[in-house]
Amino acid sequence: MLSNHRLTFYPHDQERCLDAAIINAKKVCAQKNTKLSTMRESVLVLIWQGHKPKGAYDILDGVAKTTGKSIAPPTIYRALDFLLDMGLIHRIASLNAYIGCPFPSNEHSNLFMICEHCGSTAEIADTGLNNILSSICVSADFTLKTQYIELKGLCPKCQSESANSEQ
Amino acid sequence: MLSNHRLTFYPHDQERCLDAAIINAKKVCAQKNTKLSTMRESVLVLIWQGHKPKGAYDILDGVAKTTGKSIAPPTIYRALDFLLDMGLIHRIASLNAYIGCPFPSNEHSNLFMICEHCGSTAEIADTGLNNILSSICVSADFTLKTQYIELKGLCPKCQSESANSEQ
DNA sequence: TAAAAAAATGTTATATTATAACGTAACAAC
DNA sequence: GTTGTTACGTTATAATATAACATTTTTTTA
Repeated sequence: MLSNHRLTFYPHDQERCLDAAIINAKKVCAQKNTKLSTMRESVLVLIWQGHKPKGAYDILDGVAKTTGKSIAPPTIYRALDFLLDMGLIHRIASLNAYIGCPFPSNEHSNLFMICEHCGSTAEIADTGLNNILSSICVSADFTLKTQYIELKGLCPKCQSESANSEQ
Repeated sequence: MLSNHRLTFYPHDQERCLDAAIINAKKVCAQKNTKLSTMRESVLVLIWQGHKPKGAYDILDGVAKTTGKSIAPPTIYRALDFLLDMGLIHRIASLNAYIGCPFPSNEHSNLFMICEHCGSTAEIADTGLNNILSSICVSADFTLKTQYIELKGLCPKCQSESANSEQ
């Protein structure tokens, strides 16, 4: 089971995640013979600031702030589309938001655990889960192409906080 | 495993699904001491025309047409919210669309198989799947509240069609 | 049954998310 | 150095959703 839930749900050096993501992104782009342009990198950096999904317009504001330029939505959506194509980010449909993929270039299951309280979101890749989903699809004669699995609930930190506040 | 994939993916009397859904809806509302008003019923009827998720504005147009009145978005969204609260419909986040629940009043897993080609969408409730999701959440110390599982692919009919067209 | 309270719907305006269409700049290949 | 390709800029607008407040309908209760 591949998962980044420890990094996501517990304190750690965020800078390292970001650096690793950028290095990885460059590697992936090189492999696929595409380029991580300045704009695309800016968007990816913004997405990797924290382990919470970011909306397109939040990303827009962030990039506009750091670059000092005024940017229009298509610029951001184009960068997002590129990063999605490269498998470097995912779209969280239930939030209309985007998050960095902690293990790009792996076949995985796109399962997200989203904390309703703080927004922290971890990704899990689990072969057992994929197997059961496959067998469900086989029994319904459904050819599976892509899957979106979004679990909402409380992360460890917010669980204990809400437990405390209920006392 | 509870599923409506046979009804969804194969020809059948659509009228019966609709009638059953309305009867069921009235029962659910009675149980919960709420009312299926005319507007709410109109929206539910429209959602049950076919086994494909419908967008809010498609529903709006449909209801406006059948009632002859001009209707504003909040009216539709309020009806949708009510039906969601009652568990009579689901929202498909990846499509921004709404679909009737074939087995309301059952605890179930909100798994949808969505045909990318024709839009037909079946719902599955599978305890094996729920168990594995639960255990994934337990091992990450994540308290699961709600889950959205949307599988995209090809239904039996569209598979055979695309197989034919590839010849 | 009339008045009060609650629930549902109507109405206007606007927020949020996303894309179409077309123009320009940067860069690589020949 | 022209051509073609790729990325980005710009303007306008489409698609989805909600806030805020007014009105109507229904229910409750005096």
